[in-house]
Amino acid sequence: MLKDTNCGELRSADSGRKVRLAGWVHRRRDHGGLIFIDLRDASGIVQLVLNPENAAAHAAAHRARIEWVLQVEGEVRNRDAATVNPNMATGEVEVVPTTVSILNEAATPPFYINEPVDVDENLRLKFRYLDLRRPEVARVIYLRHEVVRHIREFLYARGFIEVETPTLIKSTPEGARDFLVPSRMRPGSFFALPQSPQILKQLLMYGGVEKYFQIARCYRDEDTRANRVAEHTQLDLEMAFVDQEDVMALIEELYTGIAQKFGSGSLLQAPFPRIDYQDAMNRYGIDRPDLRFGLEFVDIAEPLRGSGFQVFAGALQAGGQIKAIRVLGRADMTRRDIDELTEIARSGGAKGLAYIGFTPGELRSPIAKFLSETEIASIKTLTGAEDGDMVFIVADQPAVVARALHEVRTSLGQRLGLIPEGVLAFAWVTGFPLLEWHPDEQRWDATHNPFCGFPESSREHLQPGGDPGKAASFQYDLVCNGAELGGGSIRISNRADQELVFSLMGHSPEQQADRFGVVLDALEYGAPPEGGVGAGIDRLIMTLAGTENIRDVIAFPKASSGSDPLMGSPTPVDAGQLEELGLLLKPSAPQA
RNA sequence: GGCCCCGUGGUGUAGCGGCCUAACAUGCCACCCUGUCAAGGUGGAGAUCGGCGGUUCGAAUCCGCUCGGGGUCGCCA
Repeated sequence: MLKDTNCGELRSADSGRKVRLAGWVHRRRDHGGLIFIDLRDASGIVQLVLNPENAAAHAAAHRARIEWVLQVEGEVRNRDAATVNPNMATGEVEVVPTTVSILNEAATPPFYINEPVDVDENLRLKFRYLDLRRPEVARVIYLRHEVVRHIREFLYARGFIEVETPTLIKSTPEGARDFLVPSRMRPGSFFALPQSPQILKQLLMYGGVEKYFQIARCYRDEDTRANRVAEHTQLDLEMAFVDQEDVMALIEELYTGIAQKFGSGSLLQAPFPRIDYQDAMNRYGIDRPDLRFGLEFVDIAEPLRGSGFQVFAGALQAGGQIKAIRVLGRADMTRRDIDELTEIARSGGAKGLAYIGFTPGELRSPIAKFLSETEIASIKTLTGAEDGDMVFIVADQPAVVARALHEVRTSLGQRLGLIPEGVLAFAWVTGFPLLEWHPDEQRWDATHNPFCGFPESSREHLQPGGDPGKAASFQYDLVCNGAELGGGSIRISNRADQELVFSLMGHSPEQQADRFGVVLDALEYGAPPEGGVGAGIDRLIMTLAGTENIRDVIAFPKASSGSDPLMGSPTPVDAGQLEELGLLLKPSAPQA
């Protein structure tokens, strides 16, 4: 090895040790006589001190520039009390080199490596190998490694085996758009990259593997978002002979351990609270509520049923709802805040955002004049508002109220500073309906995935004449701080039930055989009761690292535009490759 | 596909019709400097303002198109 010691690990106790270090020049302070070099390697940074008395080493240090690669042999010594740097992990010591070898010179980097300045992201991605040298970037990549390692060790210890599944699989038109890979052996046919190993892991269960997991790459050819990229990684896990509680208990133990070991803050609640889906929708308007703050919805429809205020009465007559959020002590909120919140409510689909500020004396509310004193008093009582509080109200169809008021709640949480730093608010959401009606396509669709099981008590709803929307499911979602971190279910384990669900979803027997024939056939040969989860690794790391951008937790991410500034992909390919694949490009497509 | 925002020396920003033959910080280069840790000091090099076209006596600054990037809705679990 060119080094026998890591820079970042040197401490006072190492004083007197002869060490060999190698790393990059993080910073250089050349006093002409004395030269200080901060030498950085993967472990951290340590200060070198070069004295003119050692002419060769001093000359090399004088010549060295930022990001040059050095090898140093020297002695560790304690710094004088006056020169100790308490801001550095290695600040009590420094290394006095006897030799300094320049292993490589370096061009001036296109952006700062030694300062956490916001640099144009495209430039960072283009020079990702330099970006990764930045300690704050590297930190997250190391965190990710440690978390995945923890997951593996946790599951190995509980008898899980890690099985790889193919990344060239069969395309199905369900769900997200597939990435396609043309087949050379069978021109005109395509593989798809998996959106998840769902079917394969079920087949593993049918194959007698009782405890499987995989850190699996998943692909979806859809537009990106801050927390969504074309390829992401999930902890894919499946177990045989379990019920819902078994899977949830296992995952909860795993995530509790991760939060305690790697979370920068505290777990809000453990064991994780459980929220019924309908309850979550009622109280937060979303199935992945952020439980770090309150501002729950209150249903205030009842006393307004016969109201003279048409906006309220009309909404109720049309089968809608009226819900409110009470904001403690903010009746004096600025006009600007209110306007912005109104705009947010509108973007969520609401026609407007009503409010009543319970200011002492006269109410602060453009709608108060349309409401009776009794109605206002009822709103006050139901919301628990007191003088000085503000109440926001949305009246509309349930889906609109949920969405608009959720956006308002989230914005209020942010703008009022109600979201505590470093808190991890995990929760389970259960009790999802099995199916939901898709008006556009005029058919039922699975809320989670079509293999999700259902309790016997729901069977009647799935029979002819029943209301499939009432069927319960064995689905569970893990949420944290308003993000869905994972979800899973106990699967259907017999052919008849699976066919029943597919049929309700509008798949003909032919379509079922074509798309899911393997699963249906396999279910006939003694499938065990089984279930599992798919849990997003990227989002988990985002939550732990406290970053808003999924690219921060991926070593070599694609840009938001879906391209890769580092490698320059995607690119056209040459005519010979296309020929082999039996592909012909449309004239409008750029040619290689 | 729609909407919003951004694009000025290596980097981050300022300038938003003539005072800009473009400013500031930092980085870079040279010299001085033995205790700094965002070292300090002196001097120097470095951008025609993403691209194209237009308006104007005059454009980094206004308009149109276009390219690149970011966010968001649609889409997506």
